[in-house]
Amino acid sequence: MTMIQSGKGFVDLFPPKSDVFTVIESTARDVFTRYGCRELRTPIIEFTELFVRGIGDETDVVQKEMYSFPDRKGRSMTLRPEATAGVLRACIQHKLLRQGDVLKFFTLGPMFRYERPQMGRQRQFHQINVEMLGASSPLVDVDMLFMLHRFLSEIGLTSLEYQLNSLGCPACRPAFQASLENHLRDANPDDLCDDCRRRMHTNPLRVLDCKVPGCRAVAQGAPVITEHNCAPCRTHFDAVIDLLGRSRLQIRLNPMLVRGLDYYQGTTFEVVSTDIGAQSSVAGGGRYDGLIRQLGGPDMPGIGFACGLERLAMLVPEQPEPGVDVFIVAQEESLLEKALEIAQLLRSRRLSVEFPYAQRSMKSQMRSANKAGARFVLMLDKAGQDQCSVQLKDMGSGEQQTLSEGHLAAYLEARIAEYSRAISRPGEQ
RNA sequence: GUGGGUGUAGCUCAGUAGGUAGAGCACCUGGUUGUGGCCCAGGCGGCCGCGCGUUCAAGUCGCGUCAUCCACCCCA
Repeated sequence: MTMIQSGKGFVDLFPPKSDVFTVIESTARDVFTRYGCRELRTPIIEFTELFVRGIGDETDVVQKEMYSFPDRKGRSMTLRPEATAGVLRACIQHKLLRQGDVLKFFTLGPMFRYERPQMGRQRQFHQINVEMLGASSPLVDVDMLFMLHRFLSEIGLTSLEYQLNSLGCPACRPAFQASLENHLRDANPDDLCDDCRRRMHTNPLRVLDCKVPGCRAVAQGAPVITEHNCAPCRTHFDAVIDLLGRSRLQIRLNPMLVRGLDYYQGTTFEVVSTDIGAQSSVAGGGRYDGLIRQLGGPDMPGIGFACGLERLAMLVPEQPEPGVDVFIVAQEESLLEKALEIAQLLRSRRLSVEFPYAQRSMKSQMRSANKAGARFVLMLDKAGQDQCSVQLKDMGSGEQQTLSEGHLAAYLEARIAEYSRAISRPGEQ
């Protein structure tokens, strides 16, 4: 039989890396809940039309990266390439959006994009998304950035760069786009690289952050988006900058910051790392004030962001192996049933317990105990017919004592509680 | 979609001018420790990615193919 392996860009996650994901996810739940966000879960398959309308039919994501297929009735379905469209669809469908209310949700799960894999990029990847709907105040923008910063800090990521920009709104962006395109048209085409000669038509903003020297020179004299913003956009953005300026959060203004999805307007931001390869962005988001209406909902503002779990996980150190509280070893086969019984008793008292499922030599069992990271080993031995003696060994000190079966659970609970306190004390903040 | 790198034991990698494969770690067993860790001895484990070709002979050379990685593009 030939072996079947996973598809390109679909990766298996197992310990210890899977533990890193668990830590990131539970930290996210904890932090986001403190900011009033509730968890939402939406389907990973939606009608293709949702993404075409939401993300924009001109975007690369929609044009060439979606996993789309007809279902049995011939309707085009798509594995979600991002989360926002689905979350908004759900809120609209269930009439959760009412004037005056602010809704704050987070959601987490797999996304799918058909791309060539590389470092920090897979075809199935995982995101944590946050959406705050119904409030247009700069206070929301800033609170969301604070929340993102707190989350990233609490998973231990302190040397990330936070970038901020304002993309303008439907009132002012077209004029800026036009003047940028003029600037690029006026430049000598020979100064631009091949990619940029194409980009100046497809996505002119991208020319601004091209690394080729000639393009950078052209970009130098290009119009700056934040200088072309209309008065309301400018007022909003200034307020965001002002509020951030009074906080400890360091943010770099980056007028070249562009987002790949059409729905972004106004405040946009991105968090980047220099340590994870070319795909350096670990989180990104911004305002999408027209999107809810565009998806058939009320005219309400919204803002959100997404974090790439795989990219975060590259930066988070692996967790120490958990280690089992108690490992039970048995001198002879007849005692294995006793081990099962004691294990159940101890586990009901919230201790983690393992024992070998087959009779092996004492040496072998002890090796297993050591490998399992056991803090204590219980050694069962025959003591007359129907009698069993229990010895408890502390694997740290090597000390050993005889215990009566009746006192086992209470005694171990106390010892392990004491043990955990000693371990957690140095880490307390 | 485009470019480049890499594919030898579970993992990390050696493999000399082509002569039918090796290390370290891991794993298993045993010795020494009261009964684990350290140490010692032994053992398990490889169609050298796959196919075709050159050759008396290919892990080693050529072609093709598949997989994987990195980068471009784009994005979290």
